Amino acid sequence: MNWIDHKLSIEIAVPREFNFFECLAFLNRSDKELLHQIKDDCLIKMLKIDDSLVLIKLTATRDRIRITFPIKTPSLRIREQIANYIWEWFDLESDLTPFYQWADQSELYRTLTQRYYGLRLIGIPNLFEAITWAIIGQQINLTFAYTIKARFIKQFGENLKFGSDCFWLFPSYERISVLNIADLKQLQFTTRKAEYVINIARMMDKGMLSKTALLNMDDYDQIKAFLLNIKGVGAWTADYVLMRCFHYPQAFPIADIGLHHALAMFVGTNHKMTTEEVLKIALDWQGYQGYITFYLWRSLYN
DNA sequence: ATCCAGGAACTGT
DNA sequence: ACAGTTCATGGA
Repeated sequence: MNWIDHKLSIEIAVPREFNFFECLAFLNRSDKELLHQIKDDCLIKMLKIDDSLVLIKLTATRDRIRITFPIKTPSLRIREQIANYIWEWFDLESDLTPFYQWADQSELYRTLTQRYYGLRLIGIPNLFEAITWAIIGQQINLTFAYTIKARFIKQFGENLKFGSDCFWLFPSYERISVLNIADLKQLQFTTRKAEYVINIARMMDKGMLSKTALLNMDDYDQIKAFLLNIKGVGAWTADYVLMRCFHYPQAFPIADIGLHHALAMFVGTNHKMTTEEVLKIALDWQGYQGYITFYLWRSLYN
């Protein structure tokens, strides 16, 4: 991580293959999003670090991301954690050069990487948020998923009001672990999804599931096997989490219906894709599955 | 109205 | 292992 501390602000040096505004375009895909705010080419988000709430404001300079603090400048220790958070959130550790070189060999893939040049695989660093968001999104359309997510956050998340704006945190697993199924059903979770999410919150509360422990496994297949043992987590969800929370380049939610639609448009077929067809097309995506999936998702929001 | 949506568990074979 | 069924509800 390459960051510069200016005390009242911090800056992060970004790779050449980075475009802040492409990332903003993805983050701006739903107007129901409560976890960040975008206006005038800047991104505002609240974080909770070391038990304190911090509001951060991100803007782009020529080759850096500048982070300022609209409410209160945090300590150096927290500023460093914020820099780490941004580094992870925007997947700045990944080197996109080989991916782009690979794409350049094909006219088809080149159009995709040129159209969204500099888009990074935006992460969901919070493990509970990543799993819960995946479960909410199972088998319902994204618009409805965002509606449920917004209700969930407003009901159980912390907020901070600043001027006319209100900033929200995703609910903590501690808070969700003490809920009843009925508490989530009233937000229109299905009974099963309510069970899954509360169960996962309880697992995390008891220390049976943690990002740290999974990071220590340090292996895609091991983490996936562990996630698959959790009720409510199937192959799609496991790969979704491995992609958005753990940044494994080979993570590939193969059954994703959005991916199928995007891919059908991309290759120009007019029938619904089967998983077998997707697998066949994806044979030469080795190591870039996550990024190609993400870029194809991006192509759905225009 | 009807089909479908960023699936997963369960059941029967 | 694999295919078919059930869950469940808003969006378009």
